[in-house]
Amino acid sequence: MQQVPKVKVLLAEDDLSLGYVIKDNLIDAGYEVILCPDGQSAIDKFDKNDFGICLLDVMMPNKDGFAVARKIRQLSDMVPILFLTARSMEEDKIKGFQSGADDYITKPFSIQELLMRMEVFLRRTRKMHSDKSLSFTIGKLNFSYTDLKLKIDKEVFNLTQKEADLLKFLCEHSNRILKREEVLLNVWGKDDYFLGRSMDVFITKLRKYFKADPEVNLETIHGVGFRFNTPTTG
Amino acid sequence: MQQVPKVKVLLAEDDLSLGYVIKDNLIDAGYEVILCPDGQSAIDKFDKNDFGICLLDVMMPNKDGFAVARKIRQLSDMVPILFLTARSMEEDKIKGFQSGADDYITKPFSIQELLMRMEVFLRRTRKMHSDKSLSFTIGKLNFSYTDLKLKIDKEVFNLTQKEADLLKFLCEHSNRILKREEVLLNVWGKDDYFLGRSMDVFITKLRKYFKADPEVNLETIHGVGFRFNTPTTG
DNA sequence: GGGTCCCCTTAACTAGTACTTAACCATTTT
DNA sequence: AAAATGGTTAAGTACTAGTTAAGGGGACCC
Repeated sequence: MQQVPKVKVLLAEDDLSLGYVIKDNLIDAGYEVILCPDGQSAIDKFDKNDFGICLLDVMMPNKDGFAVARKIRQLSDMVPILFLTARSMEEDKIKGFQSGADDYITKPFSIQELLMRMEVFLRRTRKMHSDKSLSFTIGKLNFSYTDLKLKIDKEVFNLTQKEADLLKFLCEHSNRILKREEVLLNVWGKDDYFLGRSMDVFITKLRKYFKADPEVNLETIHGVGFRFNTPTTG
Repeated sequence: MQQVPKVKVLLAEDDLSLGYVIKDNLIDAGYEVILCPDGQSAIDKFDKNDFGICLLDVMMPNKDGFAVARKIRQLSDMVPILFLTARSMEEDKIKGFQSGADDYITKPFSIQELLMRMEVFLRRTRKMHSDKSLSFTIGKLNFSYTDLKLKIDKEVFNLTQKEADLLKFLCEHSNRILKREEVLLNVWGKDDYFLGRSMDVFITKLRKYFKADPEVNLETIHGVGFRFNTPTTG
């Protein structure tokens, strides 16, 4: 149906009968939906590398929609947030809470209208999302290119830009043989003897990080290049 | 819909497919856009309306961007003018045409970049889009952008406008890596070596304020930029 | 009109970092 | 065994950023 992975929607709505209606309709429309019955649980579920859009009811027990939005904004300023508000709410109050790309939709709304609003947001952020918040899961390791962080079991390595560039390239081409020349041209932009030796130094550094997960290893193909072996399940 | 009147943009661009793309994106971003396919019609449209900003393609049939700019300058010396130029153009030639608040942006540019540049300009002339009273809580610190005040435990620092602009930007994008270039484009409007050093001076100043709260810190990501680390719990 | 103040930019010096180069050793290939 | 390739560590170097102070332009005031 969709070659692209489904967009994940964080839906926070305390009226569960309404929540399920929205959820089912969004699933029908090809989204993946996580429904939370209150504000706090929405915050707990949130993960910036995971969700494409957040739909937050404004009036909820245990942290209202605005509080949740502020929290989410601290964690990601990219993800679009759409408020679901009751008609009774004054516009000023809502406006005041808007920041950046946020919008709101007044209950009762049609699913069509909701889907349209969501599309507008997603169209706007899809490009950025696809190249701005890159993260990879490599075995037990989690690598966020945008944060320059490589995590394993709570241990965090702060990478330099070059290390991250190299690792990103390896991740994007894992489990196949990469010629030295290929890596150099793509990551350094040119290929000469000294940069080749420089690359070897970086390879050593990356291997130190990978020690933590024996399933992940950077194999040398003598005279040719490397192969970044990673578990392929999942 | 919006209580604040929308900012009107005069967009002169002879490549209509590009013109429509820009127009649609600007409308999405909340602007009102008048698109003109050549220089003369841009001049005709100009005096009839009160525009907040002009975006002029340099190379156009029937009066080029510079000619249009001269004409507009006769009618108003306040309105910001932003040129859209082809990469091939020599910088000197463009610089020569700059006057006062004018700037230029080189094609191809991202809509993000265009919006950022426009924002910087508009902020300079009119007092912000609609932030009546922007304030942030950062750990133990309390920052009121509108009052230019940073408070901690009864101690108050009076910030300058630039300090506040920078801090506001950092607050709005905390806990993620911000490239130097990104900060410069957003806060200063352009990115060159000296402004970069100027930014470093401001960074030093802000860090002095943050000394009061160890939970808040402005981390350097060497060779990349900064990350404004603020507590996210609570 | 000149002086003063304020704030931003530029300069200058210092400190620190990341990448390259070198050196030496290990492994593989011929 | 000799030669080539790659692993590893350390030294070297260019660059980046921190910091403080000196310039310099604009606003305000007398």
